[in-house]
Amino acid sequence: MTVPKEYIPHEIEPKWKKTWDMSMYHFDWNDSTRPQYIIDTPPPYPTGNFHIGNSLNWCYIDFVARYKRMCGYNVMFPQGWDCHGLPTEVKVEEIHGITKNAVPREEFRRMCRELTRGNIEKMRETMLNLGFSTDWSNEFVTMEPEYYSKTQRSFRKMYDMGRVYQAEHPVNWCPRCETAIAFAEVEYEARDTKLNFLNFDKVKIATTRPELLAACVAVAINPEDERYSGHVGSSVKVPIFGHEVPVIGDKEVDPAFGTGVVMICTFGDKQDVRWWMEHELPLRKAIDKNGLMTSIAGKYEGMTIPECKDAIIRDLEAEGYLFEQKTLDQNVGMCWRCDTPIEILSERQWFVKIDTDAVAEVADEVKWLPEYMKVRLENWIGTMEWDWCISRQRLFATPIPVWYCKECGDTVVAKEEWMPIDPTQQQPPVECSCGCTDFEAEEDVLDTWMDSSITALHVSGWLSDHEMRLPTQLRPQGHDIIRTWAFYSILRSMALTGKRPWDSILINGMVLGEDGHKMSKSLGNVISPEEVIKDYSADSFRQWAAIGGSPGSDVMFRWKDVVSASRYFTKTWSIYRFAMSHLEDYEHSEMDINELKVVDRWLLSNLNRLIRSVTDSMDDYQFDEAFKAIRGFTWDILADNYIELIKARLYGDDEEAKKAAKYTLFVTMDSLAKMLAPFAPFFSEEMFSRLGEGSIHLQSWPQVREELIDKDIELSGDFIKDVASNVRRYKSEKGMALNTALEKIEIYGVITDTSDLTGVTNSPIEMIEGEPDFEHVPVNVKPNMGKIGPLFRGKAKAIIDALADENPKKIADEVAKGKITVNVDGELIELEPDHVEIEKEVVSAGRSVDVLDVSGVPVVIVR
RNA sequence: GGGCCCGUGGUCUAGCCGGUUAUGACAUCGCCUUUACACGGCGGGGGUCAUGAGUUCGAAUCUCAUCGGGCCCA
Repeated sequence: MTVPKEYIPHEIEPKWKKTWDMSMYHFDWNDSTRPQYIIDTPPPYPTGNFHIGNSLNWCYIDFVARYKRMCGYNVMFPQGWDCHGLPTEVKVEEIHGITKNAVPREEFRRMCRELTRGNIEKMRETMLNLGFSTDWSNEFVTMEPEYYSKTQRSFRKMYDMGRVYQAEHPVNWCPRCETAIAFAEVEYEARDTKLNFLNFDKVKIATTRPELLAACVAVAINPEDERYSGHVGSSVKVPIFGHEVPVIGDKEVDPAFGTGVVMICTFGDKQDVRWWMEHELPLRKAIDKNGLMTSIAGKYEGMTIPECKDAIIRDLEAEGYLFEQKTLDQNVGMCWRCDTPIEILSERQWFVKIDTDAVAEVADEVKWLPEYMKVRLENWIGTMEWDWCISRQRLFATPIPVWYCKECGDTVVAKEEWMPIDPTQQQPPVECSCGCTDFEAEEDVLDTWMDSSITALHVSGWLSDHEMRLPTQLRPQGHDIIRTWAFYSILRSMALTGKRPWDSILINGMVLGEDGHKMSKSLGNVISPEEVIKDYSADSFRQWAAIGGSPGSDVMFRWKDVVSASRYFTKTWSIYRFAMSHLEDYEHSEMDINELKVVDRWLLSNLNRLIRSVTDSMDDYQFDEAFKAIRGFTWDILADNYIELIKARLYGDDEEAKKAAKYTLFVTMDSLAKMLAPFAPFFSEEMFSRLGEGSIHLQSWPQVREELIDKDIELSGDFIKDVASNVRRYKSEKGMALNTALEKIEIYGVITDTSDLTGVTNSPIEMIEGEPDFEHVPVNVKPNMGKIGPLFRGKAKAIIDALADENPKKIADEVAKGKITVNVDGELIELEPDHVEIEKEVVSAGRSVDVLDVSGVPVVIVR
């Protein structure tokens, strides 16, 4: 049971990682006695690199999972992988030096799966190194048939409800990725652009998109704009292309912008779409799926958008149509993956119907942490205009289980029992209603959010042999994906099960680099969790995650936080080593409170107060508060005071007194280890290995023993501690060694147990009743504003001033008599004794002693 | 242009349903090998709580405005 002098995390952490039986973290599907606590863990994208942002989020989840387990919950902390997506396709092309169309579709998808499996393996390793209590028996991988068949079944179910449909509709289109994307995938960036002023025979218009002239279908003015009264209903000729378009009136047109006349194209922006639908305008497609100009663009056909823009501007200028250009700040919508400006194209796509009211209602039922994050979802809901476009023109994703009859054109949606299915690889097992058996497969695939928006359903047993456990208890996620993952999850859970996906949603912030900016490769401020583990330890990293900030706020990564975390473990290890050296032959059994010394009861009172506050903080997910409280207790109360106070007892001969200290030390170490367990799984396990049986991670969370929380004991203990530290400071100031024996220490007016004080000061202590025979001078009168303020209101200030002018001695005498009278501008005002606090100073009247003031009590030091 | 969050010693931060001396960490300066720990102990310096106005006896705390930063969106 010898405890090594040093705590070496690089030996201890791998040791426990290897020893632990991870099945202790498994959720028990058959247990209905314990309350369930299912976590809807975010499935990370398998890039192969489990980064610091993931790690922060996972630390929060692990703190909760471990804490809830210790509190008796049947916890599921599953791990998923959100595999589908463009980055993997791009990476595969890069690795194999191919383009996705160079190999058969299935072959390409196989390469993607292979790369993803390897990446998942790497990320699992980091997660194990960080000590997460993941339930690997409930792992899910969205690209595997077991999972994506559920995605496909959800598609079918929602199709049957009429909530999934196919239609031609304007969609956001990324010309580079050659795919439709949802609004949630559009990011906006401020850019400078030119506002071009053009002559449109009768009117002058201003546009930022001259390349869309060919797609111009109308010109709009504000009907109240007097400059153009009479124009509505007429038509104008589009420059260069020469087609006639109507002039329409719409109050949405801002007369102050440009010339007050705008051209409506199909489609320049979202507003064009609104006008197009409202005024039932025709459709002119000038841009194709590849971002090239179509045949209606005439001589510009085949040009890219920027090429066409340049060419048209040159031509407009040459022909005298362009008469002015102005620089304009504009926010351009861009593809969040590749930063290419998006276009709005009208395409036949699959959509999910959005029911914003239902989502808003459920968002209200869910507990948001922090609360204000809900507003972000509400704001997003308020701006939804189009349904969710779920088809994507990619390869590595869940196939849309649909065929089209080559004969009659009918759409055949796969039945649930056929799934999983890839329509490009298999034909439907039935013939079309027209009798034809020749089908064309839908080649589009599903938006990845269609996979990940059913994680809550998946982990709670939906479409499995297990009992359905929805709602889950917690969704932890970043605030960057509230509009996507949170929104879609609620939408889908309600549509598919009628139940909310989770009881609570815990939002974590982003991790900022040491320069205060969001960590990104381009800024070069990226730190990997593996680096931190290598240089310090997983537990230190986890401690940074706990105290770096409160959930919801962005957290800066700072090495010095990790350093101070590792110092905390060194310090705690040293305390532990000291404690264990005195507990070698200790057999734990409960002790009667009355057998304990004041100092022991003082520590236990503080310990139980700590347990209470840490428990409250954990229940509120305030990990920073929880850990700071533990840290403060360990360092200030336990190490700097309690241990110093009991040393003499531990090294002395009084066996009863020694036993009380050992009992207290044991209980404290045991509780401390358990409270550290959610945060520092390795360190706490090492501590517990010499304190109890089995893994600490199977122990119960410490219970508050209310009967041990005692205000009076705390005051007595604080006093003893204060005397000790005052004497320590006194010796330090006098240049004495700390173990110098003083002739005597006299304490006046307080009766307490002084045995530990004698030990810690190495001096005899004498308790003397009553006042010392020194001058005990009131030096200051401190008004109690909490009482005086509300009572005297407007006069309060004058009273304070009057008190300050009075002789403190006079006020003190009056306090002793029970009534204070002050003269405030000629008016005599009476105050109660509790309206003031008298600060006294003890002066050693001629005796060759020093007098310390310990919270009002005179302590006399005789050298 | 709208919404949300935030400006507290050099740095990061607690306090923020009002009460007079503003918390802690890191950094900094001075002292100290005392049988757990020098990755330690003891002590010190350093803040007009972004700015301005208001409410109040009293504002870091409440209200409004301004400036600055971040995020989400149009």
